[in-house]
This record gives sequence, C-alpha cells and structure tokens, in this order.
Amino acid sequence: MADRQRSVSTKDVAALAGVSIGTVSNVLNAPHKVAEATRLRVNGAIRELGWERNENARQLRAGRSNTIGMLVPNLYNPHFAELFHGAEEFLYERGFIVNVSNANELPEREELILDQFRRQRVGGVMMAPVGAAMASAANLMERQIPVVLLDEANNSEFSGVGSDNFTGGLLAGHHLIDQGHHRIAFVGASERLVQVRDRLRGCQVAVQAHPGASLRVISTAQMDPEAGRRAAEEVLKLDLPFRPTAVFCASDLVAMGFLQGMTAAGLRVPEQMAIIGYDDIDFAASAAVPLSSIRQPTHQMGREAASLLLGAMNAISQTGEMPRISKLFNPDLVVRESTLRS
Amino acid sequence: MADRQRSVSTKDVAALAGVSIGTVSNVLNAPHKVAEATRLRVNGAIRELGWERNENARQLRAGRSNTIGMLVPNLYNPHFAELFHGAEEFLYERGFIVNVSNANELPEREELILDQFRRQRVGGVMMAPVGAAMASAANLMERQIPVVLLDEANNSEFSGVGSDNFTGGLLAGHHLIDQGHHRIAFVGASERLVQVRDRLRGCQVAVQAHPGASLRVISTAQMDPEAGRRAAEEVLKLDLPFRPTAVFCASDLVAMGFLQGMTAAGLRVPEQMAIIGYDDIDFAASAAVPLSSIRQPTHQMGREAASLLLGAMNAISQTGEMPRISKLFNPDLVVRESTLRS
DNA sequence: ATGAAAGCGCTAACAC
DNA sequence: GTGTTAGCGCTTTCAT
Repeated sequence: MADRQRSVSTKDVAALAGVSIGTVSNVLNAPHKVAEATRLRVNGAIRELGWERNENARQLRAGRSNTIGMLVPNLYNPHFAELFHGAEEFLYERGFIVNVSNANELPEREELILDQFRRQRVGGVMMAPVGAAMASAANLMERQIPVVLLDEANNSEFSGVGSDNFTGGLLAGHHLIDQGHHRIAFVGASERLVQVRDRLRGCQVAVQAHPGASLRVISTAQMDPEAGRRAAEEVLKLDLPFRPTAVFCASDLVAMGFLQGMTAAGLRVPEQMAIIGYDDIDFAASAAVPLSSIRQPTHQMGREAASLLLGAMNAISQTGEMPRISKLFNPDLVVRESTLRS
Repeated sequence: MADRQRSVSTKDVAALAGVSIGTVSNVLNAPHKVAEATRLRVNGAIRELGWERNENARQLRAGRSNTIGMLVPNLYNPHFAELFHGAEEFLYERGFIVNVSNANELPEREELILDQFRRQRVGGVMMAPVGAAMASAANLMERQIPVVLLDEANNSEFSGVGSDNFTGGLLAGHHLIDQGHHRIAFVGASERLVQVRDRLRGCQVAVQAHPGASLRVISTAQMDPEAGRRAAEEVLKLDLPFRPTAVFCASDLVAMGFLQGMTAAGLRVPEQMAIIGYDDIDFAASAAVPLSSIRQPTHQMGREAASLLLGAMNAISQTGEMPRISKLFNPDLVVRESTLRS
C-alpha cells in the first residue's frame, strides 16, 4: 500500500545541482556566501524539482518558529475578526503566519488551544481569554514564548493592547444622562470579564455624578445576541415606573440582541428605550435602528498587538529579557439613531 | 546572551523515569505495550518536567500532520466565519488543529497562503478561492495533500461542499416575480465567482419564464457592503420608469450595503425597492429592514467539509488513492420584511 | 566558496 | 516489556 512518499528534500536539490546540502542551505539562508554560478544552478534545481522548504524541519533545527498563535473567544464576533485581520496583515507582511483558534467562550477550550500552541512551539501568542487562562499564559512565558493580551492593557505581568474601558463606560453613561435618562440599565458579562467590569465602573461613575439617576446591572453569562434578548425579556417584566428608559450594552452583539427583543415586543427605539452598544462593529450602523456605540480602533489594535509580539520575540532571542509593554487606545462615542431623543 | 534554551525532551523524561526514550515513546503512542508501573513512572516524569510533545519533531518523523489549512476570502464575512466554526468544531474534537488564513479576496495572497501550507506540510486543505487557485490546488494534490473546496461542489477534479447556487438563484428570482416585480436587478461579482454566476443563471431562468419581466445585471468586483452601496448609486441614477423595483444581491453583505444606499437616498424598502440577499447570515435578520435571504446550511457545510477532508486523508494514507467526493446542500428561501409587498 | 558532519526531538523497526 | 538505533529535513559549525 501507499509508499510513504518522501517529499523533495534539500538532498535531492543538492544532488541535482551537484553540490552539497550545506551549499543548498547557504543559498537559502546566506546567499552572499555562495558563488553566483552555483546559486543559479541551485535555484534552477529547486524550481525544477518543485522543492518547498519543510518548515517543521527548519523549526526543529533552528529552534525558532515563524508561526504565531492567536486565541479568541469567537470569530463571528466582528470585533475579534477585525483584531485578527489587523494582526494577520501586519505579520503576514513580515513572513509570519497566524494560527487563530476559536475557544467559543469556553475556558476548557482555551486551555486545550494553548496546550496545542505549546506543542507547536509557536513563536508567540496573542490571546483574549474569557477564563482564567493567566496560569497558562505564565507557563508560556516561562518557556520563553511571549504573550500579548488582547483587549487588556492593565496587566502588569503581560504585554497587552486594549482600549480604555473605564472611559468608554463613562462616555456611554454621560451620553445617556445627557439625553435625559434617569433609569438606566447595564447589560453584559460583568462578573466574568474585566473589560466589561471596567465599562460598568465607568458608567456607574457617570450615573452617580447625576443625582436622581440610577443604574440597574443585568449580568449575563455570554456576550452574544442571545444574552441581549434574554436581558430584554428581563427588562420588559418590570413595571413601567421602574423600567429603565435606556440601556448600555457592553458589546454591539449584545445590543443587537437587546434591540431585537425590544422591537419583537413592540417597543419603539429610541422613543421608549434608548440603546447604546460597544465596539462599533460595521453591522451596528446598519442595524434595524442604527446603533449608537463606543468605538475602539480595533484594526489598529490588532496591528499593534502583532507589533508588540514581534518586539518581544526579538528581545527574548537577543537579550533573553521578556519586555512587558502595554498600549492603551482611546475609545470614541459614536451617536446614531438608537439613542437620539426625538 | 540568551542561551538558546533546549526545551524539555523525551530524553529528559526518560532519564528522570529511568527508562529509554523508546519506552517513553511507547507510553505516548502505544501505552498497551508498556507495563503499568513503568507507564505510571513515565507519566509522573512528564508531569513533573512539564514536558509537551514537540509537534514539529513528531510531524517531521511521522510524516503526517495534525494541522489542517483553511483558506477563506475574508473572515469578517459571517458566512466564512461560520464555515470555519463548523469545520474547526469537527476537527478539534478529533485532535486536529485548523490554521485559517484570510486572503482578503486577493488572488496573489491566496497563492502565498497555499505556499505556506505546503511548507508547513499540512495534512489537508480546505479552500474558498476567489482567484484561479486551481493550479495550486492541483499541486497540493500531487504532493498527496487532499483538498476540499468550500462553496463549490461541481468540480470533478476536487472534492467539495457547496449548496445548489442555481436553485438558490431560482428561488430568489421566483420569489421576486411572485411579489409582482417586473424590473429586477442582480448585484454581485458574477464575472469572477462561479458561485455567483450560478445564482445569476438561476435568477435569469426564473425571470425569463415570466413574459414581460427583465433582469439587469450589475457586476461588482468585490462582495462586500461597499460594492452594494456603489450598486445602489448606479440604480438610483436610472429614471424611474426604467429603474428596477427589486434587487437580488448575491450575498447578504452586498445586500446590506445596497440597503444602506437606498435608505440613505430616502427610498423606502420594500415599498420602493425590494431586496433579497444570500447566505442568511445572523445579521440579516436584524438589519435596518429585516432582510429576506437564501439560506445555506453553513455550519453543517463546514462540518461536512472537514469530514470529507479527514476521509481523504485516511484514504490516501491507507490506499494511496485520492477520493473525489462532493456534497451538495439545498438552499432555502427565508422571507422577511425586505421583500414583502404591503 | 564549498563540503562534511553533528544534532534538533521524535517515531518505529528490530533486537533482546 | 524494554532498549537500541536509524533517520525524517534542515541549520550550523568547522574544516578545507
């Protein structure tokens, strides 16, 4: 059965070009050391045989990898798709490849994915964990694999990129107050995600600064449209005098679910319920009611995460030191119809 | 400077457990061959040292890979995010990892990505190329790397999963005709993508079956919201008697852009312009006007693609034969507000 | 400028 | 049931 087929190797190239494998390697990695005629001959043999470098062998021998691992909670959240896009663009231009994995917001999947990255001996990892993956992240760093956190720039142990979630929450809270709202709700996984907690804190400060205003916190497990729909049901159960007139959802996905819940129940947005989201994903602008949101420079954050990671990989291989640098970006308020008082 | 640090190897494990590396390998790959006491001792040593198998070395030696490459035009299109999700779910359960790359709808990027997969010696590839990547795909197959096409089940040279785009187009066309429309437009990259061409053909058949109905084809370069907005401008330039009253957009992303263009110009949807999209992405239901669409069983298609690929990988290693199997799924019409005549 | 040779960490065939 | 060994394809030092 099926001969275990050897792929074309440098040995074959060397044989065809009439040189040693060391010379082939030099053509690839240090062409200036090789005489022009030899180089041409070797390159000709490479083309003729259709040789492609075996990255596994290269990495095994060279001890460094051109593969970067990226861990996200879910890729069909456009926020993470965009972070990935920014990071991949940056890294691809520099000859690295990015290996994304979806943890589906499951902490145990996150551990499995990081195990896999470790086995692959990736050169570095970017991650946005929802669980307590910090022990695993520390483990990677011990093995000299740099880690950059996504959406998190306040951790002194790890490098990271993020935007100022407290300020974002403040912006959202002030905006709703400015629009005349007193009873406000907050929806998001505030118990689980530090980013969401910070957004909540910002909003709380804005609300507390305004006498007579109150904030009701609805804590969800996930950060998807379904969580928003459930929160909508919960809000609708409240009697009108107690029911919030405005809601701040900690992500646009949640906000879109909340909006669906409201319109399904026949409530008008923003007249009977104002809604503001977070992330300003592209779809927010084309939602049933165009969604106000807090914008993050997501694409640029992805690029910056990649840049920090490459910096750390260089540092570790040259000085043995693991740098810890965080970049904080500023969020902006984007006002659309969903919060505009008529 | 930085000692080039060896990672913990089976040799270290063997030394600590007081056995040979062959026995360590057996504990990992054929545990039944090893005495219970020895196995326990080895596993203890593995835990104590924090050893993790080096996949590069394993793959180099074993000649097979647990990494699967996946190439998509862009991941922030929820259709592809969902295909990825289905495939990854299936493969992860079976111990494989998926390496997705975004070609950004650029044919030259597609080639680079496939080169990278070849160098990585991935076990198989799933791809949805926008360019003529068929030569590269054939090259992979020659190297015994199975290829499964995504969104394409009509290619006799390659395995693939897809849905019946002709029927999908037919469904969309009939639906618009049924709603009383005579002047219909089609928007999509029909010159570039065979999937889109098939959807157009289906729609043409539906329209031609109805005397007095006509179809205007607006061919776009990309398949994103921007393409939809541009097409909207083009349609709006037409004098009212010639202007289509309904449009079939070859993807929901395009449809959402088209919808934005219409509402920006003050036209009411569906009263002045009916719109139907394709893919039924989650966001379609929560669009400014909930979007009618042609649904594909995307998640299941992703799983099926992964399943076909694993089957091919097994076949090639056991029989040396490369199977070519295609699975065709059926599309459904999903009617929402954007095409409902009041 | 080129060649010879060692070895990265692992698997698998074979010997005991 | 366990140990020994060859070698996957490559990079890199050291001779020449």
